[in-house]
Amino acid sequence: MRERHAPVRADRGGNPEDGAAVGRRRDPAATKRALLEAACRRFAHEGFASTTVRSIAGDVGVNVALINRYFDSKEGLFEACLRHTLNAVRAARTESGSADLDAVIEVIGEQVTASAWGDGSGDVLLLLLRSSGDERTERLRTTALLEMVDRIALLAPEVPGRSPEVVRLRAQLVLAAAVGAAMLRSARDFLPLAGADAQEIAAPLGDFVRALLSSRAD
Amino acid sequence: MRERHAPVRADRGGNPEDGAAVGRRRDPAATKRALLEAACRRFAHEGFASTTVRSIAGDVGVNVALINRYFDSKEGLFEACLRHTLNAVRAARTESGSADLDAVIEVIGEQVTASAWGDGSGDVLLLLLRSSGDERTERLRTTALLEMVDRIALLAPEVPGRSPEVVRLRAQLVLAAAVGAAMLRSARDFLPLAGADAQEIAAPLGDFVRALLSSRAD
DNA sequence: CTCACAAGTAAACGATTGTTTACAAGCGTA
DNA sequence: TACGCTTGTAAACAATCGTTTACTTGTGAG
Repeated sequence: MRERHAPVRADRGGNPEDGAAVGRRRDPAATKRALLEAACRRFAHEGFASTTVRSIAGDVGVNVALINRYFDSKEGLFEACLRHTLNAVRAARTESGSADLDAVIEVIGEQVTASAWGDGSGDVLLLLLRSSGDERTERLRTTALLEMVDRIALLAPEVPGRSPEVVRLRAQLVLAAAVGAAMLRSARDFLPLAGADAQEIAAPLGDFVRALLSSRAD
Repeated sequence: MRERHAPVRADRGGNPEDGAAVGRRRDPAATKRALLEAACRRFAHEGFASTTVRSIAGDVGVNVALINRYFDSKEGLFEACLRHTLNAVRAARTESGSADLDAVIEVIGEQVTASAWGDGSGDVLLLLLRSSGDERTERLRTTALLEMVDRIALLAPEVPGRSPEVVRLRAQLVLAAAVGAAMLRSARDFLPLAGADAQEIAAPLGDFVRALLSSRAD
């Protein structure tokens, strides 16, 4: 119940395009990346305190000491995960900058249901809810959340007499629904939500998002 | 940064109405209740793994061993917290069984913002998101969540050609928005949500809830 | 080939965790 | 008052945590 993968060594997801990185028995870049991805999954699903560095190293199949070598500390690894996620959020924002509301709703549905993208940035919504208590990582976390809010708020239709503050609050509630759904899905037997796919989530969530962002009153 | 109260002994919140329980230097019932309330707060805000039994005992001002005496284990204390919360949920459901949609929306707003009721059942939404990994407590947690969903689903207006399953999913998304908002509020600087009061939450959330529950399509 | 450095391992470290044990003190009862 | 059970405490327990140290192994440069 503790280990996700068998602790096989194998390759650490080395990309064939990486040239000389194929077949190398020792590949620090691949090892570091594999540790980061395993850490993202563990932290997202179990939280910071429940996750042990030994379980992360075990997922990758390397010694625990490598975590401290590559990331200084468990806290440093967690910070690297948040930074990795923040970059993914920003990349998604720039590449689809001119998306419409329906497209974003679809993305939200995918994010709520996506439980593993392989590259370690699959459980964005869950990871951004986890806290280690450290001040610096807390700022990173809040920054990523607020940038997601901005992205949602920009898509809200213009409504006369509505302050930006109000739009912002409503956009935060949209994000709240997304992270809440992602969180509740972690409870087995919480059906039908726990078993719904992206499409089934996006449909009703779309009603919610549109109502929240296009409403007139305060 | 670790202790919430000064570890003063004082009385453990003994109710003057409790008759002979006033002024007693030793009051096992009050001690047990104080431990339960402190545990609910700690577990809700810090999660199961991050919370130490010593910090809980320190909040109350008693020795750590009393936790094992009264609740067998840390896990037992967590289970007692969930059971306490489940009872609070059921009590709230029966006492206001004939409430309308607006009333429930107001209650949701209060629950999202309520951070301490003193009796230990203040952070219901946060506590029900915390998991210890144990199977039995996981069932308790899911049960409480599903009963809250039922309460919301019962208030959804009748719409022709809409299956109960769809209503249920939408009610779960309403709860998701509530727990998500409660969770995001724990991030300081997540403004304006983090600083909003119950009324400011209830207004936009009401739009959301009504849109989600009264929409026609699936 | 050889050698120096990087990558990875094994084992132990101190600290903290939940839990247990042995003991002190309060309180009702006789 | 004196006794016995309950309530609470102090201290140590074993286990596990994150981290560090000493060591082995692989690999590319000369």
